[in-house]
Amino acid sequence: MEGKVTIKNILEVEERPYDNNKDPPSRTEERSNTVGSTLLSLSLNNSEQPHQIQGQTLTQMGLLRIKLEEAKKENQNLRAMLNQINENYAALNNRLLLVMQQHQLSSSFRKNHDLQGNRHDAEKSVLPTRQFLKMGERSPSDVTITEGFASADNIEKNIGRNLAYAHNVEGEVNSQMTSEETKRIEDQATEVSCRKARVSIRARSDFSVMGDGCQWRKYGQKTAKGNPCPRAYYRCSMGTACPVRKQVQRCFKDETILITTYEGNHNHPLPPAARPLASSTSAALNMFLSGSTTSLHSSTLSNSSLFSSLSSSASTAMATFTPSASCPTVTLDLTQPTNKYLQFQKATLSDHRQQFPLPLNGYTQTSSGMYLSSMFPTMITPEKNLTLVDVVSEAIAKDPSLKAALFTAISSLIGDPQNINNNSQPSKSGYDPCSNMPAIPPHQPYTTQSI
DNA sequence: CGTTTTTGACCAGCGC
DNA sequence: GCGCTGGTCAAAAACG
Repeated sequence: MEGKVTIKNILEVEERPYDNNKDPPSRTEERSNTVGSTLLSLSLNNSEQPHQIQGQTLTQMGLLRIKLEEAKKENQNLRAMLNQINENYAALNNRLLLVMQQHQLSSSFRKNHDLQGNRHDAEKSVLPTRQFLKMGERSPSDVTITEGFASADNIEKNIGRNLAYAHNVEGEVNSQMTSEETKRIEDQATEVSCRKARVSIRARSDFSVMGDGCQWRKYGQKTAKGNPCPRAYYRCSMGTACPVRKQVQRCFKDETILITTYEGNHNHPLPPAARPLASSTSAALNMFLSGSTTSLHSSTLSNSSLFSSLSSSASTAMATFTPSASCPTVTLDLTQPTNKYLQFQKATLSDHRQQFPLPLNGYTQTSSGMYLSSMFPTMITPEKNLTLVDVVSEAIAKDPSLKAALFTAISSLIGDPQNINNNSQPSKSGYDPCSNMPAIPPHQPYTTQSI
């Protein structure tokens, strides 16, 4: 006879007043009531001493419950630590961006100052703050005062110049400007500068989009000249009137390469998974806008900390700066085969719901069960001997930013167990709730329907 | 029914 | 001024 003990049975046993024939429930066993009536069947082969075996099982179950409780407490502590680390990281990142921005604007001012000499000194000294209004808000008199103001470049120069002036270059806020005015100028400088420059990421992917933790709404699609693959236009839908936009397009020469171009800065809080990428794009934009843009022309950046948080491959990927009169672009190329470049996982996921299972936080579960931020695409490496663990370990060791991002990823996962469940469920309306992209099968050709 | 995608039309910038 | 191109808009369609 094969006896079966379930948790339900255990609870019934424990709830009964024990008699002399049975061992009294230990303290650990008394805790077992919290488990509930989940049916956890345990097969017992020994039927001769069911009570004794039942008692041993109860003890084991109690010990397991204690361990479970301890693990829960440890998880809570770790979660709190990770949240703290994440907050510190975000705060430091924001501060870095602010400092870089101020440095850029100061450089811009000095450059203008050197070039234009004292001619603008008098002008700068009397520039009204209304000059910093957006193009649509400015008055004809402003155009006269600022000698043109016809192009966005001029707007940027003027904003930069006046922001530097507001900070009096050395950082002292001009006493004649109120803090509100200064803040407004800074906001406008950020808006204008970040609206112009772009960060482009080239990565190999069989999928039509690169999950990045943000929510995107598609607002257009065009077939660009010279590339039969259509270009899709998305805008961030996480915040109201968020200026961030992105373009997604296949490379004409190699359709396995997905080119994602980001433009702008988010004006709303970002989910943890989106922060590293957003910070990196902002940093790239700020780097471009810094006074060193000339020296970056056609140069290659490697191991740049600015890009380190883009992905673990950033330490080896090529980041190039492509200046352009209308829209300078910083390109991060993750497709080069010369290093341990990380590529989007191919073929291993047959169900598209596994490819876009990221409803809230943008984390991807790899085939090995490991969760990674979707901005750290599931990795495969050209070197056969190099395992995923090796790559990740090396990347973590090299890159503190990646470390922080992984902390964020793990923190989010622990913090919201529902995410795990959500991963296995199809999203509403067949769209990827993380990226708001259609949840298409992995190998669907890149057509106008697929993006 | 609400949300998102699709897609043709429209607009602005640029080169000739 | 004209045409081309990239980017955006907005009404209709699709989706669950």
